[in-house]
Amino acid sequence: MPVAASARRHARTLQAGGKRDLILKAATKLFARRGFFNAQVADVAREAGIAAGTVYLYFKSKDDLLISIFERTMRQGMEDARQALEGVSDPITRLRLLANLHLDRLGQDHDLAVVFQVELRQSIKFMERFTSTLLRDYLHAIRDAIADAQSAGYFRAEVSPSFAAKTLFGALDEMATNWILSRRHYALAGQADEVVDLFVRGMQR
Amino acid sequence: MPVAASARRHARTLQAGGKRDLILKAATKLFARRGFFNAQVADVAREAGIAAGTVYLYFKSKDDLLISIFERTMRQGMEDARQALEGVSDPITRLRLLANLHLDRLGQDHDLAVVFQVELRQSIKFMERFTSTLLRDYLHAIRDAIADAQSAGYFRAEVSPSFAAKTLFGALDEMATNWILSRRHYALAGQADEVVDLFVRGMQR
Amino acid sequence: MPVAASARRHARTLQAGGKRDLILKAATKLFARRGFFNAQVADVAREAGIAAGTVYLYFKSKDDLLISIFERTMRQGMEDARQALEGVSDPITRLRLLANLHLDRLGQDHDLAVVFQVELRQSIKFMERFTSTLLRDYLHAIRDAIADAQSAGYFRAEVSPSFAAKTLFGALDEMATNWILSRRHYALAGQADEVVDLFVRGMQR
Amino acid sequence: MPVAASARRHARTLQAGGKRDLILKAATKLFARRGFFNAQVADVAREAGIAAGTVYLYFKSKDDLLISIFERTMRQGMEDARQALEGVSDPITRLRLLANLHLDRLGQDHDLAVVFQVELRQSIKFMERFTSTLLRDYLHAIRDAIADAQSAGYFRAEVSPSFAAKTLFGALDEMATNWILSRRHYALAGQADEVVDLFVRGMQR
DNA sequence: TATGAATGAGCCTTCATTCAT
DNA sequence: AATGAATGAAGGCTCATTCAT
Repeated sequence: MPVAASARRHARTLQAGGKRDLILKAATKLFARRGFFNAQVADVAREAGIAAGTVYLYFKSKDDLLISIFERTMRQGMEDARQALEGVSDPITRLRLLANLHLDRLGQDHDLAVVFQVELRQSIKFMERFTSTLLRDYLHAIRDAIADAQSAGYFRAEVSPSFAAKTLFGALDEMATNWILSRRHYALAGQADEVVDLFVRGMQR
Repeated sequence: MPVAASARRHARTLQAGGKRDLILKAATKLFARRGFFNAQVADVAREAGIAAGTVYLYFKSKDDLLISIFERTMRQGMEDARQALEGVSDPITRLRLLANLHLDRLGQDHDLAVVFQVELRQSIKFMERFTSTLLRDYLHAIRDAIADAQSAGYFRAEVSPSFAAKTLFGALDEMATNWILSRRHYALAGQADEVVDLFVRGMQR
Repeated sequence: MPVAASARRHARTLQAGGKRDLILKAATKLFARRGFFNAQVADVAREAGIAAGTVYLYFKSKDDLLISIFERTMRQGMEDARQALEGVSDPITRLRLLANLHLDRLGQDHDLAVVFQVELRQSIKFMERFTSTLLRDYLHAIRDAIADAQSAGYFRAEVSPSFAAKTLFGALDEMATNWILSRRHYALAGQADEVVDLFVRGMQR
Repeated sequence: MPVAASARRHARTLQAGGKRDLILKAATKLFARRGFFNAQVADVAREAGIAAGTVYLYFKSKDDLLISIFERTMRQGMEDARQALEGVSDPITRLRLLANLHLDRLGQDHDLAVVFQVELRQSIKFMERFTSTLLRDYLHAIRDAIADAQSAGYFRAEVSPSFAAKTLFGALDEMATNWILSRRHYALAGQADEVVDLFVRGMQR
């Protein structure tokens, strides 16, 4: 019954999109605070104020919850990025924007940050999914900006743009991980420019 | 089962008191290939050629296996680093050595690298342990070299050494993670110098 | 497995919310016949016609099963006693009623008797729970009747009522234990009056 | 090799009887304090100051430890009783002596009392062994004294001696159980006469 | 859609016992 | 006789998922 199923899913998306989000928010909170393996589906349901079985009306499995958190955030993040970058042609400004958006998003939701920096890296299985999507879209955006900066003569051309992109991403990622593990309270987003500055200097001719 | 028995005796004879190491090696392999949660203690025992219960003569729990892999590697790594850095006074050379040792160690044992880059980051619980030791010792070594380079006038003084250290570590860490997730075969250690080069350029006056 | 399914539904329909009781009955049977330590939770579940996990929806642990058998029986026994004694003022008649109810209850359910006379006395832990409830309520009832009989001049006053109560309880308890260990078939309750007779004679002035 | 085995056992009994007792004493202590099922053979060995495997040179199994505690105590108890009763012809004095010896023995060794009153009653299996020996020898001694008292015209003849014996034993047994569960410190043996007094009064013509 | 009681496979850990030394 | 490291069977409990209502 693909037709019925598709119709159902459509209706669900429209009408009950709110409940899907509700569950995802609850899952984010619990995965962050207890860890993916220790958080039980029943807990997520309770946190969302629904019955355990209801989770399975919206998600295929517990894994699907984690994947959905990731995908929703990524989709939204890429959308934001596309908008923010629209009309910005200077490659270094683009890098700066990307870095700021990245840390800003995580810095605004601690639970989400924990899920991204810790829980999603549970297993090679998730890691690979994580990597093949995050890096394919987000890293490509960074890489392209770097390549542009090289073409424009701002950056040294002898460094591989893809290698450089990983370097930048790694530094930003480390900032995020440090932030969630730190007991001090500071704005994560504030470090985006610092990291980019250091990176740009390293890349300049 | 004379074969198993003979194998067992052989292992025993060779490894002497090294049954702990034998188990740890088996655990590293299985945790890397199946994931910590999916690898069963019984599998680890089988891989090590011993009975399941024997694991518990050497380790308190399954968690303890993971923690022990981490601690043994860290202890050894720090020792190696101390030796390698002995008598090396140039701070940039020190950075280069640290980065090379780091990627070299992981690049030589794929299973170990997977455990370090993926499995150990399962949960905040392990992450914190990981961080409070790895970063306290290893990052401090990086930070000190950076501070020395600043004092010596090689590096700009306005960048916080601790921030810069995180940047460098993040970039190296990302290289390691990319390496284990990559299907291509290349020498991880080969990237250490590239990363350091980029970093040094970024830090120079 | 339509048969199992149908049986399950049947049990459910009949017992209504009485699944707890169903499990308790199964546990009583198995604990009695195999002993608490040798009876497995899975066996209890199978006997009750439910899945192993279901037991844990109703009871915290295997220990909790044993404790619950005890508590349910005690609660019911005390209730029965209260009703039976209502309006009975003669202290010796009260003693006779208590003794008869005690042995009658056990004599009617061999499995329950085994659990009470044998399995519940497994360990100091259970014994203390057993004692602090059984003796505090049941023994007190006996003691009070004895004290009344002393006040009324039926019984010698120089014997401590609490000591006398233990004596009587001990004799009844021994009858119960002998009964469950005996291979002969006889009515346990029939010994209540004999024991009380002997006791009353011993206490009379 | 029954001959060799027998020779070995003989030597063992003579020379190493001390070690057997040592183990039995350790077992009594641990069974009493932790319960038979929670006490581990390794603990018993440690308490006795020997290696775990050594226990099995003296006892067939863990069960055998418990049974041996029982049998050693019973054998000794019956021997003591035989000596004490030698030349005592008055049946009521005999009862008094038996009761005193019984409570005295338990009252002198709290751990032993716990094993007898609690641990030995773990399961029907032990209970039956317990009963078929303790009751066959000890209860018979009581029963015979009672029958003598009846023949001599001290006791009413219409009460079955065997029933009466159980009554007396039950009362004494309850005193012992109460004593081990009590937090107060009092001499258990002191209650023997009180119990016998009450019993004798109940039996008198 | 929603419920939540029920399922049952799965796994860590314990510990009595053995046996090479 | 003694050791104690090794064994491996066994079982309590959890929890993702299903399904009758």
